[in-house]
Amino acid sequence: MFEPITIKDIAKALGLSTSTVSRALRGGYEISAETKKLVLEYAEKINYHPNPIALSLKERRSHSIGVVVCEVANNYFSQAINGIESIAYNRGYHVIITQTHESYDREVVNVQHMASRSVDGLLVSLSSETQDLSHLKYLHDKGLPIVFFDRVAAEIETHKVVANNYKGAFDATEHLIQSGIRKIGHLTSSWYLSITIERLEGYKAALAKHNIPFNADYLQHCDHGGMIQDEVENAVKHLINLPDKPEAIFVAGDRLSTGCLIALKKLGVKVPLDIAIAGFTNSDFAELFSPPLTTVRQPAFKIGQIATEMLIQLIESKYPVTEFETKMLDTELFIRESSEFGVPIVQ
Amino acid sequence: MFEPITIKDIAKALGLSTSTVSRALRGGYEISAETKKLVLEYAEKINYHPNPIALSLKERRSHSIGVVVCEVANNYFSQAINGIESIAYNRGYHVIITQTHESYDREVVNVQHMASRSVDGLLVSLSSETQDLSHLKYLHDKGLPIVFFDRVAAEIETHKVVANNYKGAFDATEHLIQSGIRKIGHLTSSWYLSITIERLEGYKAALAKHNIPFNADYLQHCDHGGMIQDEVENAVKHLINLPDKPEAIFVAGDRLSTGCLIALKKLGVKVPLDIAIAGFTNSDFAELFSPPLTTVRQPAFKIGQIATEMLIQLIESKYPVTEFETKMLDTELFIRESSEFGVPIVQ
DNA sequence: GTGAAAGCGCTAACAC
DNA sequence: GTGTTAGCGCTTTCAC
Repeated sequence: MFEPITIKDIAKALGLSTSTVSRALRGGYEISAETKKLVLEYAEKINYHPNPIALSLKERRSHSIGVVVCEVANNYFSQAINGIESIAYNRGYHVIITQTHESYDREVVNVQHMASRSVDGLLVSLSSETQDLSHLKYLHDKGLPIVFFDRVAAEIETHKVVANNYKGAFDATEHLIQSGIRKIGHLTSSWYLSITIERLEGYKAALAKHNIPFNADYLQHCDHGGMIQDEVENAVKHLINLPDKPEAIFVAGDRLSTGCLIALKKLGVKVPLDIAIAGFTNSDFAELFSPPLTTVRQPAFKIGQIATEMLIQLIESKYPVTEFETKMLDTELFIRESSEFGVPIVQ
Repeated sequence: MFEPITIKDIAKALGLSTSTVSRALRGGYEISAETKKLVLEYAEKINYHPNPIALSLKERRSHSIGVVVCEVANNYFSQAINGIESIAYNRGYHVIITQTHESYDREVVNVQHMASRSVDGLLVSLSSETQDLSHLKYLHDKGLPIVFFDRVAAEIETHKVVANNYKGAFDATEHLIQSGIRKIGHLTSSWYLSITIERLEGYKAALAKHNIPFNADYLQHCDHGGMIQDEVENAVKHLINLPDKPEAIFVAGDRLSTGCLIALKKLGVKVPLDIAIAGFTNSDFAELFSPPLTTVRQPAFKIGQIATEMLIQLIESKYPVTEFETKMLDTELFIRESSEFGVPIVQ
């Protein structure tokens, strides 16, 4: 279909060999200034661009980095992706985004496809289904640079970038407690995800600090991280139908928070009159909600940036890196009306 | 870094030539059933996967399709992308997503990069800055299959998939009129985008039908399609500060709609008490807003699916396609409280 | 039915 | 300073 210009065309036109042209183009010091100029000008004139596929085949690298997230239709991840691109773009890397839709199988396929396409490194946030890490471990052991962000893998030793989930959850829960609420439900994702564990601990710690016993009935897991609205709705129903029903729910995920509000609205439960809500979300619209939603917001853009910087550093390191680091960034608590239990909303 | 298994390894291990192995793997009919079985089983056993880069270099195609959108952090586009992936994945294509952030330069870079990476085709929604189409025209003339969706290019003849923007805008505007409002502002994107033009025409047609003269003061363009909140805020300010200020605003874009609500909230203007709002958006949260937002919703997922089917059909067509089609899908109007001018909101 | 060899676009070791 | 050649992994003539 295309007849792109190759180094051969230049060589032929200028009566040179392909290697001379190649060297001239990449500024090899052995080439005379004259020839160099000739080649460069001609290449410019006919708008020559090297074929990156040929380069990848030769160099076994592609100047691109692969990203694995569950969904781009998620405020946290779309913001993180923007952070990733802002760095990658300036450093000459292209970004390939793939979605797992919270499916382990999809994650494996995506990771393998990107590896076989010679991505230079991977930025990974695990799917909510992922427990077996061998697909990543294998590549990592072979030397493929991987940086985890958000949902990280404990058993793979590499750089990781996360929000301070423990503190974010602690702050939100304590805020609810300080508003006079003692019965606080917790709606969260699959039990084995790093973020789930950390946020649960923060929640428990806040309860403990204020001498509130942890009530296992108040803990609800949605294994699909809010992707399946029915799952969320059932979890919410369970909570509000408890004999000793909670006065607030602390929600531990972006999709879960919005899903929870939609479920409550559908069930006719008024927020925060009947139940108060505070949740993790990076939605820009939390303040537009009815009622405006109390949120824990993560520095998603920054997390994306830092993870990308770390990855590029790994990629470009001349020596195998053995010292790894886990960067933790603070979340921010935005207190809005949704957490004021018992108060009706009037605009 | 990697030492992936190649066809050579199999050949060596089995005492065959690489060409025999290659033929056996792709089921060449000249190969004896015996050899074929031998090769296939061994390949399976050592987990052989052909190197897609080598294939791309040879075949000049990559089994991947490139997507150009302004932003993934946009409900419409993230849903469209899910539609795209749902088809591409099943047909054996991988999807490469790029964002323009509404920048023409970024669009050119992204398109060229994907072309040089031998994407088999392109799914394009133009950036709000794009007026010059030569970067796409060039590739299209060379035979690269391109399908436009959402923001389409009039001057490039190919398949296109769009929502019925005219009717969507007409319906929303007429709904406002039928609610008793005659002074309706219109907040929209750059004047040259296809969606802007179509939605403006729908808006004007509804006014005309009800004998309301078009007032140029009521028309506000945000050239960055809602990406820059200040731009939105200024446009909103302009409208509410008019001596004969509108009683409603019909907003013609996803980011614009939410941006407009945020601006009004910041300016202390109550919706719909002081001003009614109806807008294009694919947000799943429109019903959670305060007040719940009257929206025109596009079948984004379906649009993504159809565009992808059309593109794959172009890619796989044996003969050059000369008959092109523009598919138009209906929007849906969701009437909620935000369009009830003069009514205060009580939850 | 199978193997040898060329070639996709490029780079680099090795001539001269 | 420049040309020749081999090779990245694969497919595909062309021989036999």
